[in-house]
Amino acid sequence: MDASGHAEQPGRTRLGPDELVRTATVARHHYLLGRSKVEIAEDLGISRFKVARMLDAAREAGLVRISIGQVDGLDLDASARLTDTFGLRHCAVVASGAGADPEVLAALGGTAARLLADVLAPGDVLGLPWSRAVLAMAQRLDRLPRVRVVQLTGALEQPGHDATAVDIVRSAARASGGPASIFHAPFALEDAEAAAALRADRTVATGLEQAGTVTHAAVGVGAWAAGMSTIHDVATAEERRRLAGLGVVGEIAGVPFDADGQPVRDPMTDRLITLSGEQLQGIGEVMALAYGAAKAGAVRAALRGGLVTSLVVDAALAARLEGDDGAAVTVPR
Amino acid sequence: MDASGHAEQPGRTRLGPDELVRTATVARHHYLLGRSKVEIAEDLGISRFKVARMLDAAREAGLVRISIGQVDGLDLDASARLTDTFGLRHCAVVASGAGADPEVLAALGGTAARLLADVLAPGDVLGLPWSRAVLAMAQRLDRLPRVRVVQLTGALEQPGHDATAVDIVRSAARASGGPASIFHAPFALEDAEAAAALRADRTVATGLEQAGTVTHAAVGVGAWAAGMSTIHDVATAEERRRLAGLGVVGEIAGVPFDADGQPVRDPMTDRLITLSGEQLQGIGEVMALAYGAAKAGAVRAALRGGLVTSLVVDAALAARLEGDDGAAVTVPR
DNA sequence: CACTCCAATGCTCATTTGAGCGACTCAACG
DNA sequence: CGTTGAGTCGCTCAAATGAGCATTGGAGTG
Repeated sequence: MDASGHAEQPGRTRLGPDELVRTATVARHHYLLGRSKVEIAEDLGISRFKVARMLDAAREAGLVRISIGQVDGLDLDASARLTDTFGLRHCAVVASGAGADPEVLAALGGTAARLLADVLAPGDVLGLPWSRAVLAMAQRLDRLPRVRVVQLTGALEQPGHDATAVDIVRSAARASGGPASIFHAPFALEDAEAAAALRADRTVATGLEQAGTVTHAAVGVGAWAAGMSTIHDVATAEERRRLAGLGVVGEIAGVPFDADGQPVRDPMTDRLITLSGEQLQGIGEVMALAYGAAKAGAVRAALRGGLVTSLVVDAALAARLEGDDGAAVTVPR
Repeated sequence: MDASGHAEQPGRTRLGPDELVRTATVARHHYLLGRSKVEIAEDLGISRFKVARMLDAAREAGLVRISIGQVDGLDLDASARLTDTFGLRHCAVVASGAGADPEVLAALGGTAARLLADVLAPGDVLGLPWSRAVLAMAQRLDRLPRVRVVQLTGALEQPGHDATAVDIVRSAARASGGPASIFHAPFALEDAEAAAALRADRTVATGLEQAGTVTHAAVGVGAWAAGMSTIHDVATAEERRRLAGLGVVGEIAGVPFDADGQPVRDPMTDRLITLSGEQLQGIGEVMALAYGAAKAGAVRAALRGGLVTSLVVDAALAARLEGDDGAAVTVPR
């Protein structure tokens, strides 16, 4: 079309100031004062068709600007666009202004907490893994419908975090008033044998089985890069390379997946205590929490594979998700 | 009620993030993508009534923001509001950003020139007095419909201005291609006798008579204060006081008027060579050019008395005109 | 348990609006 | 002088929309 700015439309005369103001007056009456076109037409002694055409012209000329605003730190326009683009069930984009990481994380957590409260209904089963973002959410959970809360992963000892998956599940259960399914085990063990032995423990085994009953989960998304994933960071150099070689771009609750969002099988996962890829895929509603443009690739892959159905992201990540080839990707319902 | 930030409506539940985003999605589809409510309803599997109610809620919650923008340095929204408030025939508000006086004057002149070109039709008779703002306009007149141009006032010797009413009329006539009615005489004389003698001169007399045939005029508006009016500044201290005492708040083309916009008769006007108050009132379409909030009083008075029918003002003056008791004032058609 | 209240939902009917079409104006051109 | 073509205007008819009303579904209450 036209490169905006000054280029004129072919066959369209540039409006003089008077016509411009008349058009603006009509636009004002219609859009701002909510009067009907018929009414305006009678006022001005012109036909309603003329009014309609003036309004069309006003919109074409960019004279009327309509925008979807921000409320409660949510960028609703971006949320709506992401919802459409990726066919999401729920979505919230937090308006990460000039905030530093911890602030963004806090805002993300708060928003996710409110969204979760909206989305859950009594009787649902909520699954929660260890994840920094999920922890941030759990800390801000206020009241939740009565649901059973299921621990999806083992506990990870992390410098700077004294909370574990168990604490996350407990806060959620407290907010909900429902029962909690909890087990005590580390997220990652030294080798597959130790992990297998632990999985054989009845508490752990029944705890992990519960993952199959989960209807809703809130999870973090890790990108397969240093500092972008708890799991990547506990992997050995060898494992990092090997998984990357298998096409792994990210992980959710310790389940690594490739660019198509398909879970990737690798011996490394054998030494993790967490739900299986199949179990993850079986959860009806998975709400992914993530922030930072760098995670766009991992998030998009997870969306493509249908691993996640809803998003809570910051504005930077949202922009990157929309920016690249987003439009081409749509997840099946 | 609740005291948190934005008061809630009684009986209206605060929306959670999910509902907020759903609403935003609907708003986006309707307002930004222009889809019909029926269409959206079918998409989402809800009734069209639900969609309509969501859209209402979105607007009430301030989630959808509609604004009338700026184009070509015109504040169209303000122009439209002034048009409504004062029942103007034409109006343009120039968006005086952070500009200094000369820049505002230049922008005002340019806008007035374009507006005049819009408003005039072949066969009209255009009257122009001396005025700084009218000069600024005349200098920017490009092409005008073919009209006769009539000089309304004598010429004023002013420091810093080598152009006079004659020059103004000549530029306009050149832009129009029409004939010019010109006479050579000073705007102000020492005393009434000298002025009377001059008015007796046939050239001057016939020149002034032409004012009666004028259909359209562009004029400046002076406020009755130091530096706010060419005429005030050539008045003697005695005259200034006396006219102020008579209630004069401003002048147009040397015709002083009171707060009701009624021309005020005073011996001072006898020593001016300009059109009469009756002649001014007889002009069908008078476009007033003015800028600066300080002139609001004079402009409003002129509007109230029907001395002017159209405005070209800067944003500051527009805001002041709207701000005060503007809403109460409406000029008869 | 019956009852009321309240909000949410979907319906009907009248009005408003959009799409497309023919009539008109004006100006360039054969 | 008629023709042609572009642009504008107002009309018709069908679709979209708004206002008001009845129904539904709970939550709270006696």
